[in-house]
Amino acid sequence: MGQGDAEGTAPAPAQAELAQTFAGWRTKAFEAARCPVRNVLDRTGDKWSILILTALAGGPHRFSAILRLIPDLSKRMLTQTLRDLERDGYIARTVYPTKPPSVEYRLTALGGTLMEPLAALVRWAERSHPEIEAARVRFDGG
Amino acid sequence: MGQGDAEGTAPAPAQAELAQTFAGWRTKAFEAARCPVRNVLDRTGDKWSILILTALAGGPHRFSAILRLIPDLSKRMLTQTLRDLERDGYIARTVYPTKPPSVEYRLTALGGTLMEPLAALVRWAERSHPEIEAARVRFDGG
DNA sequence: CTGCATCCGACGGGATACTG
DNA sequence: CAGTATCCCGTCGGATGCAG
Repeated sequence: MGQGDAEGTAPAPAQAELAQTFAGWRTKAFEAARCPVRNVLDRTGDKWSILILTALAGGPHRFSAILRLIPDLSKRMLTQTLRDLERDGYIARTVYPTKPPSVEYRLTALGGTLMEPLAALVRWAERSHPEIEAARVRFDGG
Repeated sequence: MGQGDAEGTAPAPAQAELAQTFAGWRTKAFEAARCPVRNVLDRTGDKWSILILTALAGGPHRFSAILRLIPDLSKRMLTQTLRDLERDGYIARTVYPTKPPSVEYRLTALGGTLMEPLAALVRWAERSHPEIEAARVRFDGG
């Protein structure tokens, strides 16, 4: 049957949509660099962005407050990740020139809208966790 | 105003939800290794998983078919990524013992349900692309 | 055709120490 | 308090070659 496809797994609506989007990518060249999806996934995929965004979802926080909130997060990575997030417009930085300078970070409107699809993904991850674990045991052990 | 938060950006429902989830993480220790979200993001965040899943969203495909569909994807990375995806139960592998062996990969039910939140994220990425680009120009240039 | 092994460069990210 | 600079190592991933 050659490359005949479109069956096997019931093609849910989301699948069809993604398949469609993907078809578009191949045709008009996804130069990688300016691929919107890649840009977003490069952030959400790294080690700390999600955690930091999630922390800020509860309200604005100061540098050291975030540091205290997230275990194992170093100053170095916090600084760097905050810079990246700010550059992409997900968060905003406000400096208060007090005696010991204090800096506050908060979600922007853009960052806020990202929370929605992100929450959906998080929900999926938690819901599917048992099934994924089971699949791993099956794959590794048997 | 100290740590007083819960304002600045209108706390959308998704934000509140994520903030809630995050609070839970900190309390019951997110050992990283068995964190469901981390498990999922480790996949979606890597270089090829999404592309491959998206390709399979259009229907089952053979090894070399996927290779041809995705530019710049090497055999090495395709093999490795397929293994990881199979291990987590996102895709299924079927071997047809023909003269030159042919192997078909297809989305599982679990993989299919992942497409939904993933499509939402992709949609968000494409919709927000201009705004992100603008933020970058603002940050870099001015 | 499908997959594994090896080599190797690039990059993420941790530890530590120093500055305004 | 909020960064910056340096070192260093583990992993990701590309190139190539070999094997069922």
